[in-house]
Amino acid sequence: MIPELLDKSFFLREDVVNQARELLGCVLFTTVDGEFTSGIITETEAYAGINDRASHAYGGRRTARTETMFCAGGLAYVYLCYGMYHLFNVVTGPEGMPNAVLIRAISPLNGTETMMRRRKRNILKGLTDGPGKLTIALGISHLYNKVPLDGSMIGITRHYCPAAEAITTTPRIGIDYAGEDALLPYRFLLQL
DNA sequence: CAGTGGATCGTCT
DNA sequence: GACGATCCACTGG
Repeated sequence: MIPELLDKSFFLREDVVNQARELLGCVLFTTVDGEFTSGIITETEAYAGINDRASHAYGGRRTARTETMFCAGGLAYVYLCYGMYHLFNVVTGPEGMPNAVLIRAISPLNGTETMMRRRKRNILKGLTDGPGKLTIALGISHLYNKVPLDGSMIGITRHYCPAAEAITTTPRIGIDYAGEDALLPYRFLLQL
């Protein structure tokens, strides 16, 4: 059966934590300069809008950068982290509700040669197991910010539904500044 | 292995 | 002017 592209009905939902969990096992793909690359999503984090101290949109902060998060779900939110890495998020929720899911890791599927070239690595191990690594491998840059996840440049397809036992839940990474919200169980890992 | 520090720049104060 | 939703090389055990 042909993989089914996730559509508006998924992205517009308001339960971002469940959406983060459900993205595990889906396939994220890009086509850049005719080169198709993809991987199975194995790690995600939910960022829950204006009430989440870890979110860029905490307190309803609406700036040129966070504007993307306030858009209706179904597009990419890409921003520069630590001055050198582009991080990729899936915007979810209806317009005005700035929820997003950070994709933190994928397992290489298609276009591994291309991904290794972009990463300047010649082994699969460690190729896409970090939020900054996978964007390099998939060719995702700032140009992907606000781009629809409709499969033309970038898209997400259902691949398989993981067993509950294959999923681990933990607090999020690198958000110590978020106070009590740093303890929320909003990070999901999939054991393939 | 664990721990450490450098790279690097857009964004917001 | 300070600070990241990070990665990697390098150190020492």
